[in-house]
Amino acid sequence: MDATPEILGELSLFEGLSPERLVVLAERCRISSVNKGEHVFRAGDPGNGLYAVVSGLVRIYRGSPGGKEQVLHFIEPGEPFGEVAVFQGDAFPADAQAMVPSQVLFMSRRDFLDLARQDPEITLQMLARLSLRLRRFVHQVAELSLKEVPARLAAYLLKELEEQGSNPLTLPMSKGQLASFLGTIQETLSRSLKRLEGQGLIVVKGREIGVLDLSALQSVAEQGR
Amino acid sequence: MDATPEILGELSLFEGLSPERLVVLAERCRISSVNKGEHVFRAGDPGNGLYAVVSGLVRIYRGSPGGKEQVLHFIEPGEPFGEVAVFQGDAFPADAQAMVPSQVLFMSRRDFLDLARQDPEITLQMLARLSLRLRRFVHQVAELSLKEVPARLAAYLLKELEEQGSNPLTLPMSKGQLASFLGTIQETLSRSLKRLEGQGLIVVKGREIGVLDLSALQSVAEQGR
DNA sequence: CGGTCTCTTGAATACCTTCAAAGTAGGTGG
DNA sequence: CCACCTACTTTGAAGGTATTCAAGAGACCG
Repeated sequence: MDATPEILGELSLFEGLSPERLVVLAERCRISSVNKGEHVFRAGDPGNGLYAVVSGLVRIYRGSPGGKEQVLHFIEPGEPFGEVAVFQGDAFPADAQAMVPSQVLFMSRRDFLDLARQDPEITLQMLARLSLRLRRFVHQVAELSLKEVPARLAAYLLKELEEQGSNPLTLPMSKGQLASFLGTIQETLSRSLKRLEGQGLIVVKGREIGVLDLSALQSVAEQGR
Repeated sequence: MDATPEILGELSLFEGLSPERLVVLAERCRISSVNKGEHVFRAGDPGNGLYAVVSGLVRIYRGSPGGKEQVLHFIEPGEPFGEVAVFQGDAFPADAQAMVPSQVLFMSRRDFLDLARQDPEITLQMLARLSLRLRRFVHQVAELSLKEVPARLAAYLLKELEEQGSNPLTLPMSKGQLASFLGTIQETLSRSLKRLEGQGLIVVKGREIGVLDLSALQSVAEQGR
């Protein structure tokens, strides 16, 4: 399916572009539908362009031979993914899989580089975007290496609490997926949740989690045991 | 100390710039000396510009309240660091410390952005650079989460073997630092080395490591136990 | 109401860290 | 050249945390 200027305008990637430019770009982008569980690309695939999520949700992850998976990030509508292969190297470093039925936009490397040369602001925006991602990775590496699972979980809950703004917060994914994002497995996450609950810091009810003791949770997040 | 055009020309950051441009830039950059162990910046410091290593060696790391440290990367002469704070956010996300007496160059955010606007190629280079760093982080997160210490160590040794090209390879840092880079501690690294040695895969002699069984080492690196 | 996917729980195990102590190496001053 | 200091490294024993394996409970959907 072809992309339309309206759709492109919704993507943060193309923020600030003139309507005329969007019309031109629309001809060069393709939108495709992917089913739940289907892969947009796999680690090692040649990266001939970049993608963006139009609707749905995509997760980027790496798998191990033993079957364990580590989620690197979740891509929400409007956000691009697979940019790294455009600027550096040729193969995608990870797998991209739709978590729900999704629509993704594709733009070839050539078309994107042309765009970048015509619109330097796009390049600066991309720098800001990659920098943010780097910052998140720094955080993720530090968390994995320096904190134990309950601390990582507590930090995650605090982040979600802040972002959602409502107190019984709702996990945006299955607990299995969350475990994989936090660098652990389902069983361990389950036990950690139960432990925090037993300490009276939270209440768990399905995907709803109520925070009872904010400061204690913060102390756990900073490895306060 | 002021920077000179000759010094700037050596930095990969400024690769491809005209000599005239380098002269102008030299006036805006400052070079300072840092002693071994001294910090160039600390996590949380406001990031008003970017740095590059002129000579010496700088490590970027995060510490935990418990005292453990995770090295994120080592910066060698010619390479920039602290760029993330220039494009996104304001505070440095990690600590930067000289491992040996070093000289580092500083360029203010404003001066760098001016340069980027005048020389779009610099921006594209920076994108390639950040993309490479992202790729490395993807790798680091996956290794930390999916592999055990012996596998991470084996993968590291294979990488060094390839880069150095000589068979008794030489560790470029202390084993304590290596441990911190691999996401573990000195004692565990020591035991892992001994284990690989006991299996006849390598020979360890101080910082020299000879690889005896390449394919077996590769199999360990891929979690072949 | 059966089937499937998600989640929980228990027991055993593996891996890594902690703590403590001793050994090694390199550099400096006597 | 030797003695000594310091930083780095190794080693052992004990403990803690996370994973594995296996089974059962719960939730959702057709």
